[in-house]
Amino acid sequence: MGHRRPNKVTQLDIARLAGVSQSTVSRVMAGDPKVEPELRERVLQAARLHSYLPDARAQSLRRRESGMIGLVIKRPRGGLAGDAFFSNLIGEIMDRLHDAGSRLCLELVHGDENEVSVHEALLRSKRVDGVILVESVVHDSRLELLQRDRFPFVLIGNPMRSHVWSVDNDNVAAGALAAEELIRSGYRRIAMLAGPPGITVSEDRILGYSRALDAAGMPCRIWHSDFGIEAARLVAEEALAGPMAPDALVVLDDLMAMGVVLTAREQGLRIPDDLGLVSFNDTHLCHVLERGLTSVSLNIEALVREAVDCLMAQIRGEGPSEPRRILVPCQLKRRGSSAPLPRGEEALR
Amino acid sequence: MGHRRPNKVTQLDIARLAGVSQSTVSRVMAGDPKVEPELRERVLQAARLHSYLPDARAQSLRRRESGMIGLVIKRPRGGLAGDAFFSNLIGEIMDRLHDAGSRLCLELVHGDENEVSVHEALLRSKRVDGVILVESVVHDSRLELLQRDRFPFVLIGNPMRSHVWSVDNDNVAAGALAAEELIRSGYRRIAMLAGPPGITVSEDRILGYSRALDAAGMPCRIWHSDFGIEAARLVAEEALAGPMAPDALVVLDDLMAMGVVLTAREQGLRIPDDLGLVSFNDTHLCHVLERGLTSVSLNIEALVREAVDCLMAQIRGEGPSEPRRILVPCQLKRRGSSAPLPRGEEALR
DNA sequence: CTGTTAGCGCGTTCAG
DNA sequence: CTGAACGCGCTAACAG
Repeated sequence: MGHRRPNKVTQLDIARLAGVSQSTVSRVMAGDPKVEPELRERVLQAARLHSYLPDARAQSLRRRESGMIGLVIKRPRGGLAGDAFFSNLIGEIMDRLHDAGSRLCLELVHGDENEVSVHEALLRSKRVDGVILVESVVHDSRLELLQRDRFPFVLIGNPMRSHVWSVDNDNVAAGALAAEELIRSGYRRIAMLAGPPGITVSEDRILGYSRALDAAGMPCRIWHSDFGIEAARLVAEEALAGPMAPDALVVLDDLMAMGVVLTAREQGLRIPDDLGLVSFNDTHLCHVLERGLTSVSLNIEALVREAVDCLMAQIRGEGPSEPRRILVPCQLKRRGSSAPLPRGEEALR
Repeated sequence: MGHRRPNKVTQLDIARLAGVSQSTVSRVMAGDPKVEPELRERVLQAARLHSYLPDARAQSLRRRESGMIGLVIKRPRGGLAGDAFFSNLIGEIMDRLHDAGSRLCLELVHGDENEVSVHEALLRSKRVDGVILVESVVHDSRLELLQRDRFPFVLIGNPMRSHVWSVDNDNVAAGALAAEELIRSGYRRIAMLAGPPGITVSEDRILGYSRALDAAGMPCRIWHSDFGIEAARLVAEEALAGPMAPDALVVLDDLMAMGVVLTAREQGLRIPDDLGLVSFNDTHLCHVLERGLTSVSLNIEALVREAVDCLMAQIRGEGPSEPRRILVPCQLKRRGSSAPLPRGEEALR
């Protein structure tokens, strides 16, 4: 046993074996209808016999498209870890892409360090035909680069001032939805546990939260935390201490909400009686809490469907040429963590 | 508006602009040290000016390696959804691969339907240099194909009778570890909630569980369930009904354990008093249960490190030529769900 | 040390 | 309808 590379069989080999020219093989493989049926059969048989398969690299070099699309997820190192939201997203994208006949090249970006180099490695080097970007900071330098180079891409997230194709939840509405649920349930000191400053999802939900509280004549109180269960737990420790601590929290995602749950437990706070909770993403985590965690469902399937369709249209050069921002509606899943308070004073309502 | 494809600038253009030959540009881009510094500078400048970047497809066609490795995950449709284990795995692989200078092509396989076609699309078409396979059924036809074609690959999972490179936890030991924890805690009717029949992780852990129970002179009882929280919940409903229901359960993974927790709640069973619980993967879910969920940690980082190193060695043609099975040790994370029973009879111990 | 030449495997004219 | 010839963009072998 020796040879490193297997199957060095090429189109030319098949051609010889079938007694035709290489271009005929090419035509047969491409399904060209104007090939004599007899020749076609000879070729197909030879191809099958030697289990020939076209070289994807040569193909994409020639026909100038790789049949791959890139997925770039921006998260701090280890930030993907354990977040079911991304499993969902990736799974959904894969299924959708499979139907479109493309494969996926996954890329993780941690900080600002390599965001540009990723853009280069993936796009300018023509490794992929287009890119889906997930999440963004408020001012994302990649967008300008991609735009300048006229590269097919779609952002899953809020493009802010950039005029690009994007698909997003209406996170302002979502933030308001979450806050209103708590207001309606009778909580009085409703704070928000947000993500790191500058993350658009976070900022948008903060905005929605703020508007809802303003409208109800209640004061806003906002804490920022890094992603992840542990970071949130620590910030919650601070937030939930003291006599003026909030009696309800809008939390940026389910994972962080679990951090809050841990702290609440430590401090002997019962949910929802001592602390109301609403979060986002509606992952499996929501079912795990004793009486369930109220969460805003993002409708990932629709999000992905829109994003992939939009990207594919760009790649094919179809569709309206003007970038558009597509909004996918959210939906509140009401569960026990935001149930109406059984306090005496609530009887007045 | 106008041109579809951006940046049609090639090595030849740069060569002309710098007044050198194309191969010199190639050398400079490759970092060849024996190029006159002055020329190098001219080339680099021209390249920067026109933001030139080598075409990855042409490169890999010529130097017969794509710089990409494939990750093929076999799970039923939607089975990736919400499983934090895979987020972890993927994240870890990406980081590791990044260090090795490769990118990742992700592929999901649902049933037997397309497992062969994936093999073709990825490997035979030379889209990737090698493949990491995750999970396998007891007799996996892909392994033979890959082996026959001498394709660089490593299996994360148990290869059973196949003689291939693989990295795996010692799931037999892990299963025993879990069962022994429950035995030690004083439970008497310890059953196992396993995955679908034929999945090697599941079978191995069943084996370990059985051995541990045999050794303790206790009878085995095994239920099979599909993956996911909901499927497990349903099976648990059946398993936990009746007077002879188990008082402790070894569950195949954290997500399924959560299904069990839901059922336990419905039926008014308290954990760990009425029902002991040990599962696998040690994801964030374990911290969410009131007193914590005891779980066997798989040491994903080590798993991935071994797998990637092994694959890279194969691709480079290095390393021992004989396939080896690498085992990564597991570790029990003891938490509240398997805490010793506070029953009267337990005082005897 | 540099330029010239020859392919990598395939798609696509362009004659016949 | 088919085959011969060319080139995608790049690397590698060989001269000079």
